[in-house]
Amino acid sequence: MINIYTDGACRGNQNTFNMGGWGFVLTDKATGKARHCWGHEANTTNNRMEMTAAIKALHAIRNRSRSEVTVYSDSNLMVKGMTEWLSGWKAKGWKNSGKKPVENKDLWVQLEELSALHNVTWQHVKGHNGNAGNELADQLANRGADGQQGKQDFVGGM
Amino acid sequence: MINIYTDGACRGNQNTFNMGGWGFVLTDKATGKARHCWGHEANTTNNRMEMTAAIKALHAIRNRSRSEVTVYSDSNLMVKGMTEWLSGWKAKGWKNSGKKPVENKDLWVQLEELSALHNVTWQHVKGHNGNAGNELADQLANRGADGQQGKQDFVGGM
RNA sequence: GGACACCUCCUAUA
DNA sequence: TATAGGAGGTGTCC
Repeated sequence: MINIYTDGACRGNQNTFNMGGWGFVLTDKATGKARHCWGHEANTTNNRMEMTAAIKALHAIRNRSRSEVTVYSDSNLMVKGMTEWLSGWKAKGWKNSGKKPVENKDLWVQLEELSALHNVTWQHVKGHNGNAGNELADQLANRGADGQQGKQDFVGGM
Repeated sequence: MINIYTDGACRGNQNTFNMGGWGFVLTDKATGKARHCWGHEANTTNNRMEMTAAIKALHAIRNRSRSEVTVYSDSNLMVKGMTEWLSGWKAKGWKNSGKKPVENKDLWVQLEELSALHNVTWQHVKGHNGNAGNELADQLANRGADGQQGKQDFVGGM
């Protein structure tokens, strides 16, 4: 049983330079160990940061044997995307309900590939609801958005 | 040289009560003056409001001597209608390509009559693309749709 | 099938 | 207030 809390943040807006941050908290019930990572990226969007957080977390366990994984995120977009919309997008050539191209296809594809390696449950949580894991992931993401040097290049297994 | 930006809005849908708004911005290069007007109408459609916005604007200059006028709209329907389809509709007894009656004939007729008084150029602009004139017309139309009292009864020349 | 609009709703971010 | 993203839908034309 692996629990992952993810969060993304993004400072600034539109055409002006902005800075995004992502963070995740990963706890392994079996080993009792936890680890947290964060990073940042320039000129991005809040939604890309939310997705990137999950990609980084899943990437961290890509070499593990197939496990029960639960990803908690306050991004309704990501949770609904992975659980309800993804199959439809692929069937319709990555077009959304308005017949326009789905945004951030590159990240959706990565999420699908990485989540296929385990039995992943996607769970939506309300942001800032006192949930300890979500609060910590939020802090990590903001640490990234603030430009603090994180473990962006984290690639190892646990 | 008169430039006109128009936009329409319509809140709600189908069988329930809805409220539409129209707005235009009219700038006269010669005098350097600008004016903006808006209004609202109940139980209408988005397309009727787009057309109404242009009708109100052209009506405002109906008594002016023949002028060069450019109407900017994000309604592909109205721009194509006035520049490409109108002559065909009249030749075919106001039937569209599907042999069904053209909708909103009353407004198309008004647009044709009013635009015949000047040398009107119809120009399509993408909505919400940072175009200042279009943005302002959008705000005026929404002001109308929100039910704010506008200059619905505007009839005067400039 | 294509195009341009117009909404209703949901979540996050600043 | 605004942007970034998604689901539904209608209004209209070709």
